[in-house]
Amino acid sequence: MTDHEFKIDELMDGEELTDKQKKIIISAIESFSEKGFSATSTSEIAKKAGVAEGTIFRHYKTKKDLLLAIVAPVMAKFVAPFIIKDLKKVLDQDYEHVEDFLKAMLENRRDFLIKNLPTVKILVQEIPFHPELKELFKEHIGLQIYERFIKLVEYYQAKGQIIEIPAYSVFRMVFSSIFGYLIARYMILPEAEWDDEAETERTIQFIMHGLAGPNSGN
Amino acid sequence: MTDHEFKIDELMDGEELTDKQKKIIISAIESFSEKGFSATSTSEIAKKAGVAEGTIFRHYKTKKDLLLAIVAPVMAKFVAPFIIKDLKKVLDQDYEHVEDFLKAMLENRRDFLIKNLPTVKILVQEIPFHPELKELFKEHIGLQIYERFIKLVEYYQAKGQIIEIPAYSVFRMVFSSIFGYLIARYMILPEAEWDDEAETERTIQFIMHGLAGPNSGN
Amino acid sequence: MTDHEFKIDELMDGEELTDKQKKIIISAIESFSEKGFSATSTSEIAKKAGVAEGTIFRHYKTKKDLLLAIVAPVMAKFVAPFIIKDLKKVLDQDYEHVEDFLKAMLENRRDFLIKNLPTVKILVQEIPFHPELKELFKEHIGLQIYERFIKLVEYYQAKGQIIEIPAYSVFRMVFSSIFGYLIARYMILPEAEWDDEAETERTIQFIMHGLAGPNSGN
Amino acid sequence: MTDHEFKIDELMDGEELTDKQKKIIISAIESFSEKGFSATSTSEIAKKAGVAEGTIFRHYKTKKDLLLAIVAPVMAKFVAPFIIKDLKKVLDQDYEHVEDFLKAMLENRRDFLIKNLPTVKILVQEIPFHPELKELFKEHIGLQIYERFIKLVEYYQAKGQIIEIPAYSVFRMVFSSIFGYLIARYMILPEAEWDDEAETERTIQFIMHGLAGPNSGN
DNA sequence: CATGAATGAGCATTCATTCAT
DNA sequence: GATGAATGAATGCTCATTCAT
Repeated sequence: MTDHEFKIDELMDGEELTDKQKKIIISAIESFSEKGFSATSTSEIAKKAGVAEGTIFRHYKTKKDLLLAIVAPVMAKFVAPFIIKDLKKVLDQDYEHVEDFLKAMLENRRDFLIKNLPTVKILVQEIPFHPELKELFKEHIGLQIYERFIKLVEYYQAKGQIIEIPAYSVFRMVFSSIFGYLIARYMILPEAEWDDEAETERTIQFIMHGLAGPNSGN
Repeated sequence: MTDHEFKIDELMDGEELTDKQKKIIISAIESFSEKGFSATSTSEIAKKAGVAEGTIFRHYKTKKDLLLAIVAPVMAKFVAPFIIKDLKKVLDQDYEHVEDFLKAMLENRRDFLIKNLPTVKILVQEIPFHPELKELFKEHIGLQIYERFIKLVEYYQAKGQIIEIPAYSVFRMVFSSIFGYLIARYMILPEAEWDDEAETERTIQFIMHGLAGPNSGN
Repeated sequence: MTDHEFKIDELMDGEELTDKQKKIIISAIESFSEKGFSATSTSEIAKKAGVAEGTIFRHYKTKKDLLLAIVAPVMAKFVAPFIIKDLKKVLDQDYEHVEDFLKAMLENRRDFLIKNLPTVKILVQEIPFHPELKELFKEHIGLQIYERFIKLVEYYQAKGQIIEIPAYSVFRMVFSSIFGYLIARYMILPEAEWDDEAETERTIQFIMHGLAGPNSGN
Repeated sequence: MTDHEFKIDELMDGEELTDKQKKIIISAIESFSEKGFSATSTSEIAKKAGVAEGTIFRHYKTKKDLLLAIVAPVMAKFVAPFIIKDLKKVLDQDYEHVEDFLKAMLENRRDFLIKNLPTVKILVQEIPFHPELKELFKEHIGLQIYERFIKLVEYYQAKGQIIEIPAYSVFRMVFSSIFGYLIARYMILPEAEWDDEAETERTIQFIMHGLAGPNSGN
């Protein structure tokens, strides 16, 4: 529990959260990710959080507001580093090879995902059913990340490191591979034994060769 | 609506379905895939299907039974071709190169997915919340497909067409790429303009080079 | 089951019962007596009887009709012997002492009760909730038995064997004692060990002395 | 209605009952005793009580819980006086003759029964169908009363006031007679004219002579 | 800020009954 | 005579939300 709390504060850095509010968020995350948003009742959350039912609605006007309060900051935090640090680093030649960039990105975002696994699970699950979420997602990932990523791809294509195919295809393939790994690793078979270092390396290599095209041997 | 009916019969070939039963299934698929299983009420399904609410429960003891009745056959049908046709073809040298096999697989299953998109969407959405579904999935995909696929990978590895990494990594990468494509294409951005032929080709090439390793140029 | 059937025929001697009808009656008696009339569903009876739900309603227009069809004949049969045989015997001096009459009555009706225990249980349970049943009961027991019994009491009072108190008080006491015994014996503690002969004798003696009044020692 | 409320508080002295809760209990008692537990719907109770249906379930998790909340305290209250007062009085020679004890007991408990008639009716009706009720009954009546009563019987047998038959037979006969009277008086024919004093006296005399045996004349 | 009683609409499910076959 | 699919009202119960305290 104490383990969670710091994450909460870290994530919701804007507002001041009362003790009860934190407990509500933690309980909601747990229940939403285990049973899904609409299969979770507010009374269940209240019970788990040890607060009265009314308390939830004092802080979040509706159940959906609670969902958004949980899921929105995770999106913001997820994209933040892309915007600020990484892109700059690439353009500053910090990552001469795609490979270095990919490795950095994968490792960086993996830590974030692991820390916020249940919340991300909720996000992924609920996006299809809530237009507001879709909108938020498009804003954050769609624009912030996609546009920047496209530029990077073109940058590396110019350097001859990436095959000449549409940048959006590259985007899709890279994300499929990375998220395919992370989903398999942390959502589908989290209980299996994984050699994370080797798998990460293989995934990067797969993407690298896949993107290098026929002349990847050189 | 008539458009749907043939699919229903095709999918549930075992049982005899009454007219009302078919309508129930069609309505349930529509609602489940649009709003999610637990956000869909049986009364809503009944209304959409034009039947009395009691009629649903005459045929499906519980709402969950209805879900299973929809989702189970789709899994069975999905794996069927892998088991019978494709594997045989490969071993009979019908597909000399991995590429041919991949292309065949992707095209073959894509048709199925397109036809059963809403049902597959339901399956994907609900699997995390229903142990019975997880079990079914493991049985069908986990065993039927995984085991066969692993053999194929080893076969092509022996022929030197695939890099020497664990077969399960290959499995993961191939499926990530393929499903990443299909999900992006049909679930995330179905309304965008897609050059399917080109995208398919690129995806295959991406996988091919990714798996061929550094010597893919030869 | 064959064990039941003869009882059924015996009880419903008026009508011809089809095979299915018998099964319905047997199943209904079982369920009604175990769970009560309104806690028993017609579908449950149908399932237990191995017939279709509709079949019940072909023979009995409503669920209540089924109840009456079960319970009415048991009342008729219960009072029958009083009317015909016993009263005559008493008046013909077959039972010189109240004691003999009581013993005969208790034994005679006990056999009937044991045979029809579940049905009697249903009757006792449901009487308070169904005016029709109350009416039937008044007709049969209230008139047929009560009136005859009163005459007997007066007869024995004239002979000095019974204390001079209102005959209806005698009626109540005798029936309380007898049914108190039968209810304790067969409904409240059927699984206890009972020395039936001794208990019957004690009950009779209790009634005898109770009714004889202070001069019972003579 | 105000007439009821004091009884409610008196009966459920343990808990604090909200106003609505009292109304629910009162309505439930009325309906349960009139139509039986399973023929009474919660919506009916709610309507009669003038509360929302949900309110019932806030206070009583299930309909059965409501039944138990009504019926359990009546059992506890019913046996209480036996345990504390009467037994002590008898052993303290307050009742030198069985007759005095019987009279005291009958009068004392009759008042209670009259006050709680509908609740007792519910108890009697529902006991056969609810194992939990049976258990409660055994605990309270079976142990608390039976054991104490047996001791009293043996005490009076030693004094020669009661015939030498098994104490449990005495128990059964006494209770049959008393409850036979009360049931006839208040449940079967409540609308008839009763000379309560005379009937009570006759019943006591009946029991007295019945238990005194052949030498009751002395 | 927090409570928890109260709500009434809505839920999945069951019900007795009907009727075409 | 028997079936069982179909019904729609009713059931016990849960829901998100409100509000007086």
